[in-house]
Amino acid sequence: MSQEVRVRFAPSPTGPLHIGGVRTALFNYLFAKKHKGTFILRIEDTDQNRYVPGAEQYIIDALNWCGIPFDEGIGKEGNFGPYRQSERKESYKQYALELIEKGAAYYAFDTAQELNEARATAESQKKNFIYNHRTRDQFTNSLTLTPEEVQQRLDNGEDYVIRFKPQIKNLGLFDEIRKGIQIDTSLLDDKILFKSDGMPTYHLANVVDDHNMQITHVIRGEEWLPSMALHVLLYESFGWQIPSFAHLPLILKPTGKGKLSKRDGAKFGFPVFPLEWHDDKENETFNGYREDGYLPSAVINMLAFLGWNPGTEQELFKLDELIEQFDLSQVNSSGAKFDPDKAKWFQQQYFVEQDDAVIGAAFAKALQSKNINYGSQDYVNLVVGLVKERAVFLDDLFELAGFFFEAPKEFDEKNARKAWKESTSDLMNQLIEVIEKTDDDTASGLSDSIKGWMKSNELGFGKIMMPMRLSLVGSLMGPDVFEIASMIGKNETISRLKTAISILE
RNA sequence: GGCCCGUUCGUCUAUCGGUUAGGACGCCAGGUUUUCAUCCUGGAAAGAGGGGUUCGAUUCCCCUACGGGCUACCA
Repeated sequence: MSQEVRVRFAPSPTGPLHIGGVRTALFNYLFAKKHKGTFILRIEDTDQNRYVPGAEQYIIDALNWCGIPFDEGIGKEGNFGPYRQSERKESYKQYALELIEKGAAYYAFDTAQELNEARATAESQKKNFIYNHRTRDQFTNSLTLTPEEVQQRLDNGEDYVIRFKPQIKNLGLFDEIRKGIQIDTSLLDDKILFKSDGMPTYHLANVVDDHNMQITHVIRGEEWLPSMALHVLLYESFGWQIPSFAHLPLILKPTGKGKLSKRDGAKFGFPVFPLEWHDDKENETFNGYREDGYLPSAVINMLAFLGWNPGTEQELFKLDELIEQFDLSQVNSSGAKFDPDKAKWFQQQYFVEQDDAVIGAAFAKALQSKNINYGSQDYVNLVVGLVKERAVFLDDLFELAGFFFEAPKEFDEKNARKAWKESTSDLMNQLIEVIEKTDDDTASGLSDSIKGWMKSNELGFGKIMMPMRLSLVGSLMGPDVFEIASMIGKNETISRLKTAISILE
């Protein structure tokens, strides 16, 4: 029986989504599209204390910017809504009660303080605190109380939680990426399924919603692997069909240890978030890939290769190629350290690949915002064509091509010493004459004319081209110097030569 | 501490028992070029350690070491 593939990305709105989360979303998206399935966004906001305003919108914006929009979720209601767990609140309790009925769960009345004390006591004796079959008879719950006492406490409106009572056995788990895993469930603790505030915990809500939303494949981060046994046991207790599970390897810090965290961006100089995020509470701003000038296609390609590869030597993949090639069996199981250099390389590949006119339009806008007169759009596009191979980001163009729009204001001293010798000013004056007499002001026209003059006077390239470049550009860099001269025009070329002579003489 | 997962060049990784262990980023050296960059060519660089299984292990199994994750009325 083949059923429609339905996968979900289920973040909690506790802050901006970081790239690990984006990667999880991406893999879900790729898997869904590959199998012509549905990609669902579900907001797991069962912890009211950690709710952060704006986080939910951020998540949606981030997925959209990356080009991996969800098919079903908030604002795209399908047949399985609502898609915020807080709005499904009413439905969870009955499931918890169903489990109690089945003997797979029980009420517990222990206060947070009592549990903390028990935990502290255990720690002081160097023992592990665990609330499970070994210890649950020491606590206040419906397994130690009489039914009447339990009912009375309930009637009195006392706070309670509902805990899971795992069946003790050797549980065989199957993860699509890690394959078989054996778990002794007697080691599990009696996880809280339903909190005293009337909300379910992640574990209950997650399983109930995945079932009700007919999720076929649970693709999530490795940090959830330890919970898999609990979740499978929950499915079994409900008598529900168990989805396939795939736990993705973690994205680790570039150096040192641990998983990537939000402050690593500032520390290592790269964005950890897709979009810029301002934390109002800490009054702290975190960089985003978008604002730093990365292209979505580059970010997506880079993230796809963090944990996945096609098994071939191809590294550049457009989204539709990723969809076609993606396979969970090619996802590897070990954590991947994030490499900022590689991220930049992907960006460069995609940046340069863009049409001159596309970059040109963006660059013209950027020039405008800096009040730099750029002439015409055609001119900007030509400039872009000349320099884009040197750029990684749009902003690089200012430094790479600024001299096409404004005359150099100063000359680098070191370069000036290198390029400007005693006879140079005299030669540059001669050069001006040659340019003035040249009718054909295309790059090749200027080139022919100037090179002809150089040849007949036996003047070396370095003697003329270097100071000419310095005069026009301000430093010893940039594309073909005749192209530059042609672009800025004869008059401007001559004017810049004169300026350089007067300053460097 | 307990439980779980992992371990191939510095980094991301290929290899699904037999390879000179391949590619990419980065690095280094050449080349192209009027400069810088791009680009091209080349180079250094890896199977954590120890036991098995096997004619043969990077590949399968076990142990150790190391790394990581989880261990909340957080997700």
